[in-house]
Amino acid sequence: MARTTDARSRMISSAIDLLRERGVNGVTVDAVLASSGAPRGSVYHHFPGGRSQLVLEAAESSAELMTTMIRSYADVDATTALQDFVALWKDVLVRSDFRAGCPVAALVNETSTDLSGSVDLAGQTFSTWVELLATTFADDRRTRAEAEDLALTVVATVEGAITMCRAQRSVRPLDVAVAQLTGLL
Amino acid sequence: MARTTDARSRMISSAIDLLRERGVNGVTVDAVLASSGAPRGSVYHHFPGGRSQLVLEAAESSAELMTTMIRSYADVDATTALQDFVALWKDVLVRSDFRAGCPVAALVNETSTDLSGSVDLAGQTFSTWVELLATTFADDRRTRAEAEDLALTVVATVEGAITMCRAQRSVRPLDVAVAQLTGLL
DNA sequence: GTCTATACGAAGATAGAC
DNA sequence: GTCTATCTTCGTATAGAC
Repeated sequence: MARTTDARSRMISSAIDLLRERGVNGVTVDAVLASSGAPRGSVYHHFPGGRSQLVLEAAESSAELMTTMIRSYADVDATTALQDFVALWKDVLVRSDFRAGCPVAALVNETSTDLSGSVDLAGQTFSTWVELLATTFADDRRTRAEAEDLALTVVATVEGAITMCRAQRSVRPLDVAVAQLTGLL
Repeated sequence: MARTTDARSRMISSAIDLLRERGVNGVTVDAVLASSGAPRGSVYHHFPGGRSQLVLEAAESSAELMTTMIRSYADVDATTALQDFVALWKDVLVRSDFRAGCPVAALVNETSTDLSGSVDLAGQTFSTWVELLATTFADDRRTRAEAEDLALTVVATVEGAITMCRAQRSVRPLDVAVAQLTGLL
């Protein structure tokens, strides 16, 4: 029955939104239920591990979404990939009125003992993004190692710029940063 | 009596550490008391506004600490300023075994309704840092506007790299990023 | 100024009916 | 699978003694 998995995926989707906007601690069971409309009685049916499982699955799911996007840049040139990557984040920021950020960064900034593994997940996710971007950046103008350093810098700068954009409620930091990064490509 | 303000400043100091390591929600009254050794009975004496006041004052205080450091770079050259700025953050990371990050970024990643003003504080703090760094970067080789764009990029990249360093428990992201940024100077 | 005790609310989790 | 209690824990805040 497709309906049963429906509630589950809606809960994950709501958890991702909450993770983006309010951080790990903002992903409460009540908030997920309210925002997803899922039946209260089925939370621990779908997530026997409770809130921890819900948060971790939401983080994994959102990380994979972004990973898939980055993977799709494999065949475009470096500048286009950078601009697409940034455009994606600008969309997240603007559509949420600067309330939403990166769910992976949220895992790092808010450490709690009951969510061990969340930091590792963030670390691995960043590695994956860097590897994939490096593949896109690699060409005859630079070595693989140079492409990786460049990719790491792009991820770092974009992540930091997202935080600044949220704080200042403006896309300017991201716009300025991408212009500077383009100079490095 | 210097002793009376002692408990207060110790509480602020503990709150800053907690803000760095566990985020806004990690700054609980109990944790601050445990870590500062301050007497329980005097929390609401020193902070009538309760936890919210404690968190905001801690954030302001830590932001000012970093602002003071950046201001001291006014007379050095751009490359030295960048390296000192990064060295400062590496110290925070390594000494905490990668558990601590930027308290200002923590304000942004974890939004809660009872702490309105925290996002604005973060936005203003980032602006201040960019302005000060831009003053250091400004010289005869570039305009003030160019210096500001450069400074904004430095802050963004360093902030993002800090997040990546914490996630991967390594200073490598910061090292790589600063090498790339040096190319922009 | 600082103590202990306690009220209050929020949130996670479980139990048992349907 | 989903419902409605209910239990428990935790964290903020207050009260009143010292």
